[in-house]
Amino acid sequence: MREINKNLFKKVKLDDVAEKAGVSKTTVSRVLNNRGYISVKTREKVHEAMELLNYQPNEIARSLFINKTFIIGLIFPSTSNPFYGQLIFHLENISESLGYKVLLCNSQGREDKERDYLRMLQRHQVDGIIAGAHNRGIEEYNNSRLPLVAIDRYLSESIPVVSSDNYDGGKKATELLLKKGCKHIIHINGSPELETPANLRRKAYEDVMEKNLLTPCTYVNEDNAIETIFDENPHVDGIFASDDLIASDVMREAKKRNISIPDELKVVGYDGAEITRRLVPELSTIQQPVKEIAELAIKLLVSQINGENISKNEWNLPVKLMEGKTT
Amino acid sequence: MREINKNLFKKVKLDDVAEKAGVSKTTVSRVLNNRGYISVKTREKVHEAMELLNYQPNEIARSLFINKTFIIGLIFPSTSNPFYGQLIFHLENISESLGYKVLLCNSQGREDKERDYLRMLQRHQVDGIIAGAHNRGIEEYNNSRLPLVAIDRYLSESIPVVSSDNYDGGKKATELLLKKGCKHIIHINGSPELETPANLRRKAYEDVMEKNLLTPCTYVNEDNAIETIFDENPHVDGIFASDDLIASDVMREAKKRNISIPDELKVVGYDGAEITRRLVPELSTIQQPVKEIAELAIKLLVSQINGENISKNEWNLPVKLMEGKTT
DNA sequence: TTGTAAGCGTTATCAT
DNA sequence: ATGATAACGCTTACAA
Repeated sequence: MREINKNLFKKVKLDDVAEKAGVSKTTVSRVLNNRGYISVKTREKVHEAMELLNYQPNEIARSLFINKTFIIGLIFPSTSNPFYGQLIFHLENISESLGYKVLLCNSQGREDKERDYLRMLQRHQVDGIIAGAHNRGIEEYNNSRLPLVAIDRYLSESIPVVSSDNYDGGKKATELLLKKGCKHIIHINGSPELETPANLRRKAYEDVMEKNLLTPCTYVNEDNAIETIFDENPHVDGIFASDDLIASDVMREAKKRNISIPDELKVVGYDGAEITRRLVPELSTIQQPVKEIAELAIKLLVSQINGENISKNEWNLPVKLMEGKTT
Repeated sequence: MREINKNLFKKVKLDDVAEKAGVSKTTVSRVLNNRGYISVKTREKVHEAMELLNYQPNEIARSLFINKTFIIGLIFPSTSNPFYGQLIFHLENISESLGYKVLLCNSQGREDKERDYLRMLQRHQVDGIIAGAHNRGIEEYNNSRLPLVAIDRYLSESIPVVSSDNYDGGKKATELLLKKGCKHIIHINGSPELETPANLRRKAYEDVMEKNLLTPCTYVNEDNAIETIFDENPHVDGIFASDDLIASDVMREAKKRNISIPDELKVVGYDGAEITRRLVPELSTIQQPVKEIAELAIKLLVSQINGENISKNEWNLPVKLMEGKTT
């Protein structure tokens, strides 16, 4: 009895199909991959046998032989973030349409985790990696001979980076606040030590401010940054936050302090993810072309996988100002 | 020259390490897996060689032999949704801590995609699947001998389901509205044809209403449902939405119609995902224990992978009422 | 303590 | 048009 069960549970393989169809496993493989000449009669027999046994090819064995897994590794801080969640959704989607699967890695912004994931993905023989995590200084990115694409992060000189046009986004945001009459505009951004293209949002803000003979003032988004801003700048009348979550926090704090938006304070965010737009549509924001970023990233990765050379290392995709009621 | 390059790019394998260390590949494998007896000297030699060559074991080859991939398949509608994004984050996290990797599949609520993914995961020899997608009627779930766990979906009689305590959640939500003085409470829910435990939210709502001698009234969340509700029910003073996104839409529509919340209308949602809480903290909601759901799902899956039997088929984890300013 | 050889489930080469 | 056989990189009996 146990013997029978054991056999029932055993996965069916090429040999089993071959036996059932009365041919060799080479023939079955040929039918499976549509290669070489096969007589119609044989093909039918084999297909029948496959149906009958509910045969599923073992991709692991195939991968080992052809030395390719059709798996792409994704390393991002967290699927829980609206922007990354949406980006990952599109990356997976497009991958799937091209026959690739994705292995998901949440690095949580931790360099050690990112390093471990990178090694894991290599051991798993992924065909390439798309990373939107953490900072450079992970030398493994250079050592690995793997096709790589970075999203909004500089990983190393030779790795292509796909971003929204951060400079233009920062410019659009700042100019909007100015146009609406703001005189004391403050910018909130991540740590300037992370060498990300997102720093260009800050750069643009500072350039625009100076061009208008105003003093730029950037706060790093750390504990209590928002309260500090209001405490230290009673006259602030415009805030450009480097992402929508922070912008939303700003709106909340303003409400708490009875500062009315947009009359006394105007706020602009960045990202414009689907979910944020739905939950906080009143927030003015600079929307990243998430789907286009995903498409380009995959395209650049697959090109590399196919051995093509990438002509350019930095790609900035156009952003869109979404004006709500906070400006 | 090309010959040299070709060799440089070739991945190093067990044989290379063995040659470098002057031992057999069996010995290297033993060092790698800490199996059997190895002299200290040999172990050192091998480790040196591995470092020198930057050797990374090929998990595909290993998987083929041991007939186990340490990969878990995740099938969910979309990472873009705050609740699923957070759930997937935890699922990945916990998997990682147990040595498993995750293959991500966004089914987009499409039965055909789900079916394809299921087959793909089988071909890729995943060790198990956690699915929170679509409906039953996918017979493949029964055919596959794969360990499976469902989250908030009935897949088939024999597949364990992990959910939040939907009945208690629906009860808590409705009772809150009643306690706050609502007389005309409406419920918005997904299609009743999807046989999900989330239907229990509706059931609880209806039970509580009837117990209080009120007529339950449930709208299916489809095009313009919210507008219809307001149009058809000018006296509505309480809405229990089956998720926070819908609840947020309700808040928006109420604002548009100058219906003040919570004075004239009270609103409760469901899910209480991190991001929703941050973006719309004023919304009262029933919070699901996302992390605990993920932990239990993984635990049940790994038990099955290890050949253990699952004692129970339905697991309802306790929810928490998060009262905001909308009630 | 270490090595030899077989085998995991495929695909590709070379016969026939 | 089809089949026998080697190979992909690893692990594990079994032998020495």
